[in-house]
Amino acid sequence: MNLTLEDIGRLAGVSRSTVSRVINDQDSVRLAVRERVQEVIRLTGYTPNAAARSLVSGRTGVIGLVIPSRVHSLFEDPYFSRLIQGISAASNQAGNTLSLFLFQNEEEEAELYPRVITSGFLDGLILTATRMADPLLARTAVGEIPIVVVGRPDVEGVSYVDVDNRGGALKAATHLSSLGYQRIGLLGAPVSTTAGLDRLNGFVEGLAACGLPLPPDLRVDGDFSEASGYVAMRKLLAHQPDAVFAASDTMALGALRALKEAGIRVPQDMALVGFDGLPGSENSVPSITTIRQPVTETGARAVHILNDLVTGVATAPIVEIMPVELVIRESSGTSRDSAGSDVE
Amino acid sequence: MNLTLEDIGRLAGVSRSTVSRVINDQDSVRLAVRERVQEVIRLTGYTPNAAARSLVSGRTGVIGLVIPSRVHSLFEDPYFSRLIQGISAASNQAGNTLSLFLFQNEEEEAELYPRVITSGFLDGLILTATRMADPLLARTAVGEIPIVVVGRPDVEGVSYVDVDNRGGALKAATHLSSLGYQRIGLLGAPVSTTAGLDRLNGFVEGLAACGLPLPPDLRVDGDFSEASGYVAMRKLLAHQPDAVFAASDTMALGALRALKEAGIRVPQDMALVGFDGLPGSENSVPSITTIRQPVTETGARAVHILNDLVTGVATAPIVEIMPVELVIRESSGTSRDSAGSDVE
DNA sequence: CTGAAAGCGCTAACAC
DNA sequence: GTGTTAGCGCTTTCAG
Repeated sequence: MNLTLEDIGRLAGVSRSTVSRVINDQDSVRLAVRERVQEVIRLTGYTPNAAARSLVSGRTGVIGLVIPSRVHSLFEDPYFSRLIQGISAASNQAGNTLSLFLFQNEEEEAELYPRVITSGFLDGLILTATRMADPLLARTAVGEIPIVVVGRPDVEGVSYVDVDNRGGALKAATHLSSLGYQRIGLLGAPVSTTAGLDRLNGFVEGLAACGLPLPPDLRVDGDFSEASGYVAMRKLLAHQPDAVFAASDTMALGALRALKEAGIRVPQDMALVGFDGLPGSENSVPSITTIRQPVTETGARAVHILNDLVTGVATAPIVEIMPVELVIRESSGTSRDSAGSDVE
Repeated sequence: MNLTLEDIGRLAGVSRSTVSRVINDQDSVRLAVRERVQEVIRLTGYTPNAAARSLVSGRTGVIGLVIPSRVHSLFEDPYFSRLIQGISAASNQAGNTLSLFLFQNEEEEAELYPRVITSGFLDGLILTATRMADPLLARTAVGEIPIVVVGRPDVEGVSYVDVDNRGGALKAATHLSSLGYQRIGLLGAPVSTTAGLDRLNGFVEGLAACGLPLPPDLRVDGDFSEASGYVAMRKLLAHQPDAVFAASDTMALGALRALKEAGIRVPQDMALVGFDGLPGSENSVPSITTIRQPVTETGARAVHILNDLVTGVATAPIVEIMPVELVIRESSGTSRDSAGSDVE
């Protein structure tokens, strides 16, 4: 339709201002007039021109979702999949349009990012999977448009939403300790990520609170992948832990595979706790105890915070830590003392 | 930056028209002037305002990617993951911005879609995973903006890019037949999808060309999922096929699991061919022979066709069928005659 | 080759 | 309550 406000106004016998008022839900329009205008709009299928609208309002209703180059392999990761869905759903509901920026490589990142951030095309930006010393975050300091990071960034003064990685890992440690396990190992996530770092620290803290150490040989780090969990678990086995906390469910799945191969029964011979609570961890045999994080809600919070920033309701930086939850399943379903007997 | 063309012009000592010409790469600007302007633009970091630009040009450079509600579970499907990456990469390269429309449910679809299509915010639309009698496609008939469908739609007059499902399934059939197999079963995809239908028809056609039938009891349909492949394979086993073509690699993986459980060796006791060629099929044990489809390229073609439609270079409907390729791996790595001996 | 001027469709004072 | 008017920042004739 190439209809304009003027056209609708003519059809309804009013001026374009009145039509504009009706469209923007302003109260100062007589009911009869309002209804007449709405009827014309309905009949014609008129939709306001987005460009003209944002030219004058300075807002587009579009928010950008940036996924940096290095995460492409992670794109089919259920975590990202759900995060994107959460962001998309919240964005739809808030009346925003979502633009996706999947940078293929650093050059593309460097070339596109500045334009994206200054063209006025976006009201704000959600940044995911930032790394330590992320160049995107650095460039952002210029402060063009509001930005919300998902996950804790390693710089100050940035709004972000994160899950309680520290608290979750702490829960995992005390849970295993409370079951009577003594040699509790860690299958860590990369400490080059803040999530990995926070989970490590929380875990150590939790152990310490129970009077337990984390000997260096009881910690092997992976990279979130199933394969890395498998490899790390095999290394860990040499040092005979009686329980293991894997910093992601995917790694826990890899660990489980290694344990099966080694003929070690879970949970009878070794307890296992993962992190994330994504689908998959509950369907394994045995099902895996995990720290469930609210991925979809995290995405939604990011959208809402961003909108608050955009509308000026809030002023940066805003930080929100989403709670996590210990979900006890078969892989730690029994206390150390009763280990050896089957789980019902 | 709140700089405008006027500002840049003043700084460079020219009018805003000249600056506009420089930005839009029009030749009619003296070299010296052009360079002076470019220098100012570089120094100030000026970026043209997208809204103003598209208000006058009628174009936004934004293309939409629509993924209907029912596919959410499929979002972490490697197929979609790669398709989106292909579309995103091509879109970045073509200077487009990609907007993602993930509809959560039919209502959202019905509410948002008309607005999306008429707000002038999008230059064009790529539609994925359309179903038979898709309401989106129906609404599209109004013909607001150019649309390209990925996958064969079930209506006429729509531009689309598809892979050669028919030809691929045909190759699978003749491949298995050439190896000497006689009772070749089908683990089909839903015939409520054009891909499932085309793969079925191609397969039957291929068998027929080799003088083989497809008895009804040698065909069980799944829904693309691993679990459905597992279930369907178990049903199929009762009728003792000596080879099976699964209409997707994921289903082939499920079938493989069922075969392992049943103690049936692949390829010694039964040959298996999948479809898609996505990562995962090559890492299974045994690795699975498959029909590889060029997912990334398919996405890229969709973007290019859409841009041709948008710029008027082409006029709808444009149809393009991407070639597929038989990739022979372990699961069919031997001829029927030598079956029973190990594959080297 | 370059500048002046006229809008693109909309919102938001400002009148009436 | 409603209409009039003046731009938002840009592209594009049209002059010169």
